Amino acid sequence: MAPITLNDVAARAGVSKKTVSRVLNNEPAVADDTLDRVRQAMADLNYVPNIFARRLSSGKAMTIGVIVGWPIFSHYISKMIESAFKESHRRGYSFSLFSMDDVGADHIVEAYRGGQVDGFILDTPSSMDRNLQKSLNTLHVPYVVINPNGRANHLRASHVEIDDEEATREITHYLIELGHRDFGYVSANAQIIQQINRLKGFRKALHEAGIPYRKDHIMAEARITVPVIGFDQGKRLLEDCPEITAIIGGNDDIAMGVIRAILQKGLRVPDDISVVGFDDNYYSAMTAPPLTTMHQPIDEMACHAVQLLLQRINDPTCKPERRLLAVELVVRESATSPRREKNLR
Amino acid sequence: MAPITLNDVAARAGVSKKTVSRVLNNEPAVADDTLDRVRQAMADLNYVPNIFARRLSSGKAMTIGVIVGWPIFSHYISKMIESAFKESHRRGYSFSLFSMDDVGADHIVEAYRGGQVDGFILDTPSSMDRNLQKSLNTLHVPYVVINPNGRANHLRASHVEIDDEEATREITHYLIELGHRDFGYVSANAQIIQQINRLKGFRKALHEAGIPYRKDHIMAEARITVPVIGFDQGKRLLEDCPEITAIIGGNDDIAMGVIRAILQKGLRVPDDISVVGFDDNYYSAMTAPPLTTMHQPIDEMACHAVQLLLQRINDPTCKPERRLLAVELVVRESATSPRREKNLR
DNA sequence: CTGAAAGCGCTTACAG
DNA sequence: CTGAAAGCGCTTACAG
Repeated sequence: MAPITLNDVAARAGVSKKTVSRVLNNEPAVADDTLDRVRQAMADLNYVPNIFARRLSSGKAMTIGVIVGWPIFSHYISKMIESAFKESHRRGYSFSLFSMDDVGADHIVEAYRGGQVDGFILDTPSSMDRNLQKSLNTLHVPYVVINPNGRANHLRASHVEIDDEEATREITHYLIELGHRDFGYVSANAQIIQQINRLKGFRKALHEAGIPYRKDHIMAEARITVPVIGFDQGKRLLEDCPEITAIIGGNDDIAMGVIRAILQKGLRVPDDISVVGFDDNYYSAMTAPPLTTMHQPIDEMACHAVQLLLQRINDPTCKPERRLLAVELVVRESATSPRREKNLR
Repeated sequence: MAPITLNDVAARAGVSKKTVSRVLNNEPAVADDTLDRVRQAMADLNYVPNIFARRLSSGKAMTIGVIVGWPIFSHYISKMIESAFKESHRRGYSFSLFSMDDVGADHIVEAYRGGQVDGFILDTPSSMDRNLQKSLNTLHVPYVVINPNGRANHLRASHVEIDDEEATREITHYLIELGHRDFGYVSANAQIIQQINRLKGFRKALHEAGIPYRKDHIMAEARITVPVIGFDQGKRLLEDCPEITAIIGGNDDIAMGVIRAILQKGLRVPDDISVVGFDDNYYSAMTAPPLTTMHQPIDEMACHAVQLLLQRINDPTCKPERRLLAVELVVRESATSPRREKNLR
């Protein structure tokens, strides 16, 4: 069954290929009755244009690449994917996934040079890759960065971000207001820029309140983020630092593991120890107890990223833009005031 | 900067286009020194083949389509995506995501007819769509089904599945052995075939143990699955049926919500009420308490699906195959024996 | 408002 | 082992 081509449509409608192409692309200069005839022919023949032919001849991939870290099934990443996927489709673009764990900077740049994609959206950790950064800039590849690691590295790119430092300063401040003075902190992957900035915000809040920063209360390793890291590090914190009344997790997954560690030790959350997270993910309202956390609008961020990228693809001269989105403290049940008699436990 | 083409490589290596094409495609009949020269020329020029040109001229999309339900950030789906993504790349294929919520059966069939994909992997709910099913079969589109809703609907397709009914029979049996007699059941989306089969397995186990099936203890609505459904339905169950000592969730997300409902009512898990889930997801070891559940190997299932699909794409005459994968009961801490004095609570 | 020609960068089918 | 020709199904650039 040979596929129906634009030629077949042209023949049936009694017009040239170019005219069919015009109606396909919604170009204005077509007479109404011609338009009708072509549309009728398309419908009769059940015509579907060949996407590869279009892309080859037009030189446009009509595809954006999204470079993600693993595991994609972490809530943060899969939510970003969903949002970017939907937004790009809404705007007539396809969507292609890349993982630097799988393929490396070279392969990604090749995807662009081979015409597979028109541009990229980077998030950490890909935005931190020096090689990728360099190649992208050298080749003038359009791209936008979500949560950039230092604007200087991505001068030509647009940015979408939240203020991680300020956000964590705020949630720490919230705990301080509640009366906490002895904090533990469990970072997610400590190489990631967001995590570094969040830790900074924590220190800042401490500093502002005149509370000494204790390095031995900070757990910050460079490991892939999964809830069990929060569990392991939380356990260590509880053993090493019994005076702690509140623990801040670098994200919700970590916080969930920390809660597990506390509960397993026979202590209660928040009665004995308060815990807060960051992100406000799919499960955060359903943890036991429900998590007090900082909402990061990752879905909106991905939407903005797609829009900014398309802007740059369609007008390479347009100026890079920076969009800073607001976060929001979501108070649930995992944090409360510390008990008076700390040492009861 | 015009892209380097196969023509440029041929010119520099002093051979014909066809020969360059041969080395590109690893065809055997090339002399060693020719091979070297061509490779050298490719390297010198930093040549990247144009993927659309290849696909247009070869007539192969080298792409598989994966049709998923929303939300993709549910653990089950995002894990399937990750696994299918990796496996298809490993085999030299691209990977394209489709969502029937977004686009409908027509669009999906068009993607095939337009040459964008060589075949599809369906999971529920897409495998339940009659229109899609019919079109796929009429056009002889290669596809494979994960967890099919009745084999008869997909006679030409290969299948990858687990035995949901038997698995839930087993986990119910486990609870019965523990001493439970009064069960509650909260289904996830009750239209999904897996959920229907799980409920069947539950009834079967009850029947085998001579325990009456009580319809009023079953919560099974047709709604999208999110943890908060488990919470809402769990609450109703607790109010309406105080004699219940164990609740089975249609999946882990639901179970998580059920636990939340129990805890919020001031009861304990598992001391007052046992809860079990299904899937064994990313967070199940970190819930409070950690969830006893049935492990579904969705990552392996996706791998098998890719393999079976590629088999069919490359040899349309090959027979449909059925692969049944094993599940495994994962005993953690959310289920235990019921207390003697039920009404103490 | 419409069309004829050339071309996008590859592969196919055939020949030698 | 290698190549010349034709073609995949569109769009571009130009002309009228």
